[in-house]
Amino acid sequence: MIKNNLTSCTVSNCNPCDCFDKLSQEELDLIKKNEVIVKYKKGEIICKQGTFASHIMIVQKGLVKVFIDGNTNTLILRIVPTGGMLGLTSLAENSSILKYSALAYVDSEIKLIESNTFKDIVSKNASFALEIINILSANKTQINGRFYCLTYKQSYGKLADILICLADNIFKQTEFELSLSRKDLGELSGMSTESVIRMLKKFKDDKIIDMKGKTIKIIDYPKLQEISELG
Amino acid sequence: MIKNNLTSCTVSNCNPCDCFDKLSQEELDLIKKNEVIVKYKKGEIICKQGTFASHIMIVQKGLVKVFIDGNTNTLILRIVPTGGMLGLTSLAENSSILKYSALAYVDSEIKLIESNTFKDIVSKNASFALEIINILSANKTQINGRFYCLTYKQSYGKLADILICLADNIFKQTEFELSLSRKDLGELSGMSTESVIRMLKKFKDDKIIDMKGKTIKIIDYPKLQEISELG
DNA sequence: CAAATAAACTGACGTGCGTCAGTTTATTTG
DNA sequence: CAAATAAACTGACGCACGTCAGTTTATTTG
Repeated sequence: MIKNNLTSCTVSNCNPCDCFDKLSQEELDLIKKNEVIVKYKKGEIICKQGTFASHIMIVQKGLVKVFIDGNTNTLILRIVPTGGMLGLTSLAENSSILKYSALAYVDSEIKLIESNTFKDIVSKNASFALEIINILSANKTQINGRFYCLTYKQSYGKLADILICLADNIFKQTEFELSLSRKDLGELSGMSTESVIRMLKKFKDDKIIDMKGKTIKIIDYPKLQEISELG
Repeated sequence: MIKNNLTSCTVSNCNPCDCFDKLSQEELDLIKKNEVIVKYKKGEIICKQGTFASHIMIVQKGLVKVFIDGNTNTLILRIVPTGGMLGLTSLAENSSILKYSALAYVDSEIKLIESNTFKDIVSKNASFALEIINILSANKTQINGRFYCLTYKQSYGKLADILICLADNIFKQTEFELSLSRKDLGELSGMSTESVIRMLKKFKDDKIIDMKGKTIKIIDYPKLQEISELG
């Protein structure tokens, strides 16, 4: 059987910003005229579920969480690092209302581009559109994998996934200062805060990770991968 | 708080085939030259995870399940009825290998369109591309909702979701002959076959549904919705 | 149409993990 | 910098649901 390498990781291996390479100077200028860069403080809401979707958002600097606010629970859909893009779903015809919220984990700079401008360009520049399709597809593939994992893996596997994802894709190093709370880790992996705490402790006791304050260091990366694969 | 109406439903409320309206006669002809209609018998594999993605598939007639085959478990991603489209993710650059399989629940007719042809057209016709973006976006929004539900709802809620989805979107009536096995229902909702059986029985005992052989009839639709909402 | 295979069902059992109800440690904020 | 608030942590408890090991009922198939 082919190894399928499914993980709960929230980041797709596709750089959204590459799509701008497909634009003409004219189109780039048009975007420039309809964009604005906004600074958000740590903890500030960038966009809110239920409001009108009006902008494509590009994380210039910082770290953002995208999440669904349910009646009783919260599910984090993605953690978006610098270079990431959000709001693409608002390009669709009948989706003017946001189905998710976004919040800055740390002080962040977001470039806002008017949806209408963006859409105009998409509807005229097919190779740009194809790039957007690429991004959406990569995103869909990634979410399917995560879906599988959150449904079938048990908590140790899910948490291992998240730690690996944070190290590989978000912070790009095995030691990082965690901007996410234990509650966030829970909402990322669909488990309770208390369970996250217990499992992190178990990982620490087993010398797989080390924790000091907000800093997490992965000591035994292969072991973590093994846990992720076993589920 | 705004009611968010999240369900585990697997069908997005967007008709994929509308996208062909955006094509010129020339483009339609080009597709016609590169398409073929294949009949699949009940139970036959239409495409297999791990193989090369080569076609866009459109369900002309029948019922198809799209699923991820994990090491230990199977997760059904979507149930695709007549008019549905699959294989769009293969438009993306680096995704030549299928990340899922598809299988015919009942005797089905599938129109296969060469991915390259399809992609050529997308890369030249921007308004067609925008339609594809619409489909992908709708699909993404739908999967996010389902994601939330499978993560946080408990089994009665998940099963209620599936029954409502089947009635509303797949069979379009409250009484239908179930082409899916109990195992399928489990793989749709991320629960064990035994649990599905027990819960269906509970629904029957509570006079919410009726079952005779393979036929399921929803008696108390509002109650089912209530269970779905309560989770 | 009998034998084989698969699907549907049943009961007993165990446990992973959520919930609750706290305490302790950080972090904010006037 | 003290008071307030939030985050991190701990232990006890329970149950929802998966697993296992069957039996019964459909469905295939030679």
